[in-house]
Amino acid sequence: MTQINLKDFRREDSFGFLIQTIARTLDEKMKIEFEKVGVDYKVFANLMVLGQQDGINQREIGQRLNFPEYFTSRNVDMLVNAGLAERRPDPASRRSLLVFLTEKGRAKAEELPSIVRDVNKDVLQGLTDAERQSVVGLLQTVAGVSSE
Amino acid sequence: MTQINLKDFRREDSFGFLIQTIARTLDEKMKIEFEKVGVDYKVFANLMVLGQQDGINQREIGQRLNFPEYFTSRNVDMLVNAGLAERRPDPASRRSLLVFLTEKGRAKAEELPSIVRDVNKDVLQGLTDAERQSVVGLLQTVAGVSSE
DNA sequence: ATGCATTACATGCATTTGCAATAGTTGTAA
DNA sequence: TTACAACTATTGCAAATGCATGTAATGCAT
Repeated sequence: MTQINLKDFRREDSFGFLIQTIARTLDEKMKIEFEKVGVDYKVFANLMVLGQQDGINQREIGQRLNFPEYFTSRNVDMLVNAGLAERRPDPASRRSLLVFLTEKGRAKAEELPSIVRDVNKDVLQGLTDAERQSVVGLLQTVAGVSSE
Repeated sequence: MTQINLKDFRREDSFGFLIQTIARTLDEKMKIEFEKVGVDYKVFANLMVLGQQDGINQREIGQRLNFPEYFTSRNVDMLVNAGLAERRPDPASRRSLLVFLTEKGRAKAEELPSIVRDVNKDVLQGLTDAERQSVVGLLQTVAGVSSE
């Protein structure tokens, strides 16, 4: 409970400030790149999850991305409206819906990883390869996804 | 331009995914802590900047935080409405306004660094001290604020 | 001094967001 | 079987967001 004097506090040394700043930079770059290929930035994460495995329900999608459910619900709406995905009844339960990619959706999904990789590389260009690996590893620990 | 197969892409290895995930975690924790002391989460950053130096104009505040101007404009509104800050004419230019903290605002601002420090520490609890320094240093480079 | 670009800030408005509430379904325990 | 809790998804609505525009002031070149 030691007090910190405001004058001694440097934003640039604060983990939170750095994360938020970088998050916004990433947002902007991603948005630009995804618009180039006609994919709405808001749904790209959903599209990628479905690209890796579809036929899962919306709650499952949300859990993998740490997104709230109403968000997933609306994102799937967007995917469906864009002709990229479709909802089908779950044979195992009438209360859940399974989401599948359309062919068009699958084709789009295949384009995404390279874009993500390139944006990450761009943002991380100031680091050496070893440093990149290092920072990713440390952030995995912070996010609690490290040695799963 | 090597293609990446979707199946080989792991979200948890993506710098961007990690940043966004951690950013949301930080957001939630910050929000909770700031509400405890009656400070709106949205304006805390502005309050801290002013705590370090007030009598600056709104554009200057925005630049230090990488916030757009309309955002700062509204944030200062909030600070003013909450009795934490006040706008005064800039003697050097009638089109700019200098923002000053009130006494109440200064008192609030003094409370913030400890909270930020504690939340950061909480989020980084899985890392050793050396690792914390390391990740902060690497992120500083990424954010372009390193050796200024 | 005049005209024009730029600066500083504010805001109208459509879109997006998030919370809370709803509807319908399923599991389960009495 | 009935009642009740938990699950899955959706949506109404108020608040927040961001873009584009507006207003006023200033600098600067002609």
